[in-house]
Amino acid sequence: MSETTRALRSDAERTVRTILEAAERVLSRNPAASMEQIAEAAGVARTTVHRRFASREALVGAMAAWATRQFAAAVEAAHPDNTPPLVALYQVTANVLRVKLDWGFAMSRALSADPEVARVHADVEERCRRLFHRAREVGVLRADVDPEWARRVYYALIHEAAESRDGDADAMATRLVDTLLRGVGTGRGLG
Amino acid sequence: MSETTRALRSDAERTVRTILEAAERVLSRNPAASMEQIAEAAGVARTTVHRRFASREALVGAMAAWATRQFAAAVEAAHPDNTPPLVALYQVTANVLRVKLDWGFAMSRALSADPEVARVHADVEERCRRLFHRAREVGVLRADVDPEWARRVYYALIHEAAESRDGDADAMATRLVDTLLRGVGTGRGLG
DNA sequence: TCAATTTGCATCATAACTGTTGCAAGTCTA
DNA sequence: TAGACTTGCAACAGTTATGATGCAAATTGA
Repeated sequence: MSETTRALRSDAERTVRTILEAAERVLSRNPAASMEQIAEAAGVARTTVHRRFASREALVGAMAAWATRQFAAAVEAAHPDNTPPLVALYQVTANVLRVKLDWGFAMSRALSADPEVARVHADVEERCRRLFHRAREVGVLRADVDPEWARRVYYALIHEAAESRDGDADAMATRLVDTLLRGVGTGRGLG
Repeated sequence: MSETTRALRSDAERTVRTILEAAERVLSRNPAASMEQIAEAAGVARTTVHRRFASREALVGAMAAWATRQFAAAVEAAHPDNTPPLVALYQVTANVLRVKLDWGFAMSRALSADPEVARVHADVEERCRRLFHRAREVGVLRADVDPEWARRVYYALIHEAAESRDGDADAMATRLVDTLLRGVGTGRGLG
């Protein structure tokens, strides 16, 4: 590839990124927003968006693919298979929250569409299951709680924390893991 | 009102209910479904839907209003202000889950739109806050947990439980409250 | 059976969004 | 400066959803 082509492709890729980020901003507030609104938020003409993404579906797909790559990288960076479960839980949580704060809409759309995206998500989910299994084996997680329910609760808490945007990712992760493991009760029954 | 009118109005109201229930079924699966799809699911012509509801917005508004009434009644039935906090928590949870299982979409759209609906939701939220406050005072809830975060977690768990549809409302409520109060951890640290 | 009402059907108008194309103007590199 | 490429603008076609209306048929109670 010539230097010229590379430079020009850089420009194009910058535009693509700008559009993806604008789309995330707009669609996270209103999932039914039009291409026009997305283009306006990106500071480009609607035709430019259509030149870069053949259809609305392709745009959302690209958003999902991009967010999914970040997501997988965030989980990977925490080495969830090679650190003590509790440590991994904190690291994964904080890393994922950082991504989810910026790509909430894209991540919510990541389940359908592209098979490659679905595969990565299934991979991460499986990793999560393994992590929870290890946590249970070392006694961090209760044995009398359905692992699937525990995972669902974990996902729900991550979603809720990202929505609340209360504090930075580390503070949120700390509170989230605390709540996940200890709950919000004292254990004193009726008090 | 004449007997005739009453009988005829009864018919009309039956149709309205049929449409509302069909709309819930259809829109909970696909929020972007068309009026045509809703009409088909209700077994009526699209024009009939338009005759009963001036616009799509009016239909969704009616769904929200209907679900909100059920929601408020579900909370009310548990007498959350006059029973021990832990008991009220169980009762409210089970009752709300029953409504949410049937009117998930309508309840998710209850926040915007109609001011009356918004008021009822604000009322219920305030009731929830009072309940949590009492629970904290009698030592059921930890004093070191932000009450607002606790409430958010509670809402998130209700949402997740309703999504999972794992078991009946009572079983779900039992598990939900257990998770809310004790979490899924053993409290044994790194194990 | 009569009268009121509701429904289905066909049809129409309108609006909005999507996606495409041609062309002039701009940018960046060689 | 020349060339390759990208962008904005304007205009267009096609599709789809929305909402309204007139009329015949069906229902229901009196």
